[in-house]
Amino acid sequence: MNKIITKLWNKMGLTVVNYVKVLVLENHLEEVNSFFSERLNIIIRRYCRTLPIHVLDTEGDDLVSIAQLELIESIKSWDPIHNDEVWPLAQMRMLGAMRDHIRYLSKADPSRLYEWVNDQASNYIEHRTPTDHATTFAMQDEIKQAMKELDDRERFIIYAHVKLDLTFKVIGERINLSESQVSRVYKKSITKLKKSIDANV
DNA sequence: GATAGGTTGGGCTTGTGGTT
DNA sequence: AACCACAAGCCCAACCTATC
Repeated sequence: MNKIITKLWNKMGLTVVNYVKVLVLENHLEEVNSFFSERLNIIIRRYCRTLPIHVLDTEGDDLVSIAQLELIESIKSWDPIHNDEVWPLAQMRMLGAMRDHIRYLSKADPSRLYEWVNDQASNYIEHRTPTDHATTFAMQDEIKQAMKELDDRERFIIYAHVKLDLTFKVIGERINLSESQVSRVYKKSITKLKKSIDANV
């Protein structure tokens, strides 16, 4: 009897486990994030210590999102039958992803370099005009406050699309939604943000 | 009935290869 | 180099279904 169960498990085990992983990620993403959040923050902080402050200023938030995304991807690709812990794999992948991002920004993509030059130019102009600088800070604060009114999924979609430049299709694949649904959630979230900002003006 | 989500198809943009 | 045609990808709206 035991032999049959073992044989069956060897054949079906990974499929069952993967199914459970998908269920957990679909229904308990917040709990998963909060379970790993402390260790995740330690990894991010440790990596951020190796970066110059001006890079942290512009890319700090991106690195957090990238690490979170990579954690989810690690859980998806983790084989719990042969590895007890997902964390060593996740840790390795998160560090790799953050390094890749910085490497990508620094030399890989000319278009991002162009964006970066533009951003720096804007920063410079803002720096030279104190009133605009204050307005920018106020606006950033308003957006941050408004973002707090969105749920985790909405925040993630906006962040992934606007800041990380991911397409709705890619975002959908990562959170198990269709491209269209991501588009709808994105649009709805933007409307919510606008309303929230308008209400506070 | 309201809401969330999937499918499908159309409009638009961008990339690519061929032709002049 | 400039132009054109086509393909592919992206986003969105309309419609439909499932769930509460």
